[in-house]
Amino acid sequence: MKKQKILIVEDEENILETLQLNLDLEGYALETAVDGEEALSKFKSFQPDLVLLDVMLPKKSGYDVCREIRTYSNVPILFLSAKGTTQDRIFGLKLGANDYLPKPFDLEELLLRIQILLAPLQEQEKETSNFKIGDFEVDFKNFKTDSRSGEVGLTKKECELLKYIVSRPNEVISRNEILDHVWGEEKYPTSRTIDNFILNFRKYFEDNPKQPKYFQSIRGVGYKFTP
Amino acid sequence: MKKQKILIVEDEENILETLQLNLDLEGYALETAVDGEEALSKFKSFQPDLVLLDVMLPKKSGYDVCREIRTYSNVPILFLSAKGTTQDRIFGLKLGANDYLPKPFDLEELLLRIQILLAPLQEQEKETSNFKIGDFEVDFKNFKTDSRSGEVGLTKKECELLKYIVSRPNEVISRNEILDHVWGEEKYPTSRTIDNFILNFRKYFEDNPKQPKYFQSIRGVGYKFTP
DNA sequence: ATTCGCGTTTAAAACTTTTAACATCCCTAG
DNA sequence: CTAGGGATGTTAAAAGTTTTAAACGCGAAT
Repeated sequence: MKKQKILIVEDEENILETLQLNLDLEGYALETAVDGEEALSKFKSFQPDLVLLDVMLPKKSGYDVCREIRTYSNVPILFLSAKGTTQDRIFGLKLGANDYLPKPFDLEELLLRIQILLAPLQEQEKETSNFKIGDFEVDFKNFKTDSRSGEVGLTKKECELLKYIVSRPNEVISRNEILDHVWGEEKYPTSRTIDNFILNFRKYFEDNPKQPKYFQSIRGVGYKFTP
Repeated sequence: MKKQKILIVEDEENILETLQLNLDLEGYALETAVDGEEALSKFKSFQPDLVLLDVMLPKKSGYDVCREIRTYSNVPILFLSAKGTTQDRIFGLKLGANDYLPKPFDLEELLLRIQILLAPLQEQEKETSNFKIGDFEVDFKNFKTDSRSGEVGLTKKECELLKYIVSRPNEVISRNEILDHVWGEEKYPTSRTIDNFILNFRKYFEDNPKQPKYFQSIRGVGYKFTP
């Protein structure tokens, strides 16, 4: 998993240093800005995953920065501000910020809230990351996969069958189950058809197709995928 | 878009009523629970999109409820509590809550924070919801679409081309652009090939294929998709 | 030993994609 | 206003892929 990038926008030197120190310790990649204009330019070049944003800043207020970022990005924004009244918070949240922490803030709480804001991103990364069989990366969306003989294209049925099989790892799946799920209830090819596809998968992925590790056959029942 | 479901867990009657009234006004679907055990059973039956959770509850504390929910769900949880110290907040957030608002809370701020927590969900729904052309729903993932003659299967290329074209609505796209994007730089069929696919799309989707509304051809240039 | 099920190869069947050919429409030049 | 050329619509068939079936051999189970 990549380091998550945080842009810290804060003009008070002490606070900035504390934040830098602690967020670095947490393993985030950091960039800093000390005024509103720098914040926007750093935002564009750094493309952070989260912005910690002070409200009172030289040149351009945090509110303005937030408004502008929101015109082109949904990146999580967390306001840090000495202006801590309910009205201030509401104002900030209405601008599209995701959270608003009054100063002085508790460092532990800040770290937690940062984690919370970054969590959906991490999940997403997990979901969109491609599936791996051994060392081979399968790209279902684009119908291709790495294989022992380099990148090969996958056909529609190959994709569908492979998706179904790997969705049930370590489970023995009967041929009929496969036919039902991948081919649908109407169409019913010979169940031997499945064997042909398995044969292909073994050619793509198995070191030794004669002794399959990933695509094992269970005599009399069906197949089992072992990651 | 469906109504979003919120489970309110709160034993103080006044607060519960205020919340109910206002969240109803905002258009959320609501369920309520007045103690920890009811909260868990309602959670399972109601399957809410967000939980508003009081900390001090009869039978089972909000903390316990949160802990248990987190063992099987990532639903956003927002604590509401009279226990408002930093340590309380940190404790709640560490349990996996997404936000923590001390009582007395400002209603407007609560509504905003609820919106923020529900936002990712809404986005997701938008993404996974299928594309529509007229009244016909296109299911790119499963290679099929409704059409004037019922459900039809889409081929790989049909999907790719259709995806590309609808990704640029109201824009005139030249044949060469289409070839570059859908076929890739290497392979180059006659540009007339595209016409054949367009012909199919019109058969699928146009009321009157002779006078296309959705897939218009722009003489000398290419095609334009108008939703 | 015989039967049954799977692995494997090969080829036929089905389907998709591309090309070719002709029809039709639209613009423009005469 | 009309003829001709160029572009798109339409159909059908060719070429290319994918999917399915058939056939045979091998090894395990009964």
